[in-house]
Amino acid sequence: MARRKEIDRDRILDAAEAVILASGGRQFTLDAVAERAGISKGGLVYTFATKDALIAAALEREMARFQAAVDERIEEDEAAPDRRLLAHVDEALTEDDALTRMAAFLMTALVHAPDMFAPARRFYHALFALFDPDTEQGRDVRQAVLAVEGLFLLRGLGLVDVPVEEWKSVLLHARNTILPESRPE
Amino acid sequence: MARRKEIDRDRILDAAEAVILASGGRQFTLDAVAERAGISKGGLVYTFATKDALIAAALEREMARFQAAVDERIEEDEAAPDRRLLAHVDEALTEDDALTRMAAFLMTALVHAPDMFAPARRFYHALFALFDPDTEQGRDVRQAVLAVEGLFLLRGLGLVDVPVEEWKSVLLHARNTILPESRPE
DNA sequence: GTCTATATCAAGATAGAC
DNA sequence: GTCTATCTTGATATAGAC
Repeated sequence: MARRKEIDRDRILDAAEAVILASGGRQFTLDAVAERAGISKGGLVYTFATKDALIAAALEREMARFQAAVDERIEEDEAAPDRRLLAHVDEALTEDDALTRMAAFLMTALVHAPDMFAPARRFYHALFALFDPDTEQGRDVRQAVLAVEGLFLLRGLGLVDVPVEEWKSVLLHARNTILPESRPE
Repeated sequence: MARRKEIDRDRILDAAEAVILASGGRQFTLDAVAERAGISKGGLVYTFATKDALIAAALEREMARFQAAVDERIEEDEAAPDRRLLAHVDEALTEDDALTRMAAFLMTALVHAPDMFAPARRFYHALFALFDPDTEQGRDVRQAVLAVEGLFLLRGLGLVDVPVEEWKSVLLHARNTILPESRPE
């Protein structure tokens, strides 16, 4: 039945994730993933026809995790745009390494499969739908969101080296732009 | 003498640039650059020992061009930080394709030589030195700068598809944060 | 139906001829 | 200083074992 297949997919994605997180994506090869998963390269390719497909699936799973974490911060029926944006920023503010993880996945996709960005594009499309650039308030929020993503990408690409304190200061500043006077939960 | 070598370097960098701009960096191979430069792969490798070194040199030259364009916007002895930031944003606002070009170079470096980011790191280090994150005004400016870079990177990576009008709206909004009431030249 | 083993091909690096 | 030939790695295609 189809069960078996799913289990293998997850096992392979776990291996892919381990390789990505271990090297920041620089040593992401099919050989490395197959070895980590305990199967041959051919067996890997049987499940994921191409490296691109493997990377897209790994990125998709990681972004779904982030979205799930954001959703958990939002009470049912209270999915107003600003609440969702706050939840996004708050998730980025967590102590755990959600964003560092995500950056490693994004960079891997970029380096090894530059055309496999569909999951990330959907993610940003949804994020950008949460404010209205035709109002002054909406433009302020857009600037705050772009600043958060800008810092995320600059750090992920290794282009800036920002201490954690400053990183948080940017997120809190954005938070205050999105919903003044509010406090992180 | 050393003259000859420099001429060859420039001819090769011109070829590299042509390949980068033609494909957005996806087809950036030593074979393609050598063919475009009219030399063999071996001859190319003699001048730039590794692909990484070639990419670093190409990125370096392009970023130096951008900096020179920014510098031209600043009158002598008027190099205050906010003037420099305005010049940076204004250069990004130009009709010509300075930022699209730069994005192609950055993406090529990222995809083909993820460790060859030194020129870009210096660039951002200088940019981030232009505001003081310990003041409220400085934090506002930092947010504006990060938003500009965030949009630049999101576009460059192909993660968002922003119409030109909105692109300019973000830059003008940032401009107003950096120096309220000022108008682009 | 799932995997192994092998073949092929592209691309970066290296050695050595000229 | 430049080129040819060769080596190596890694992605992908194919044949066939179980």
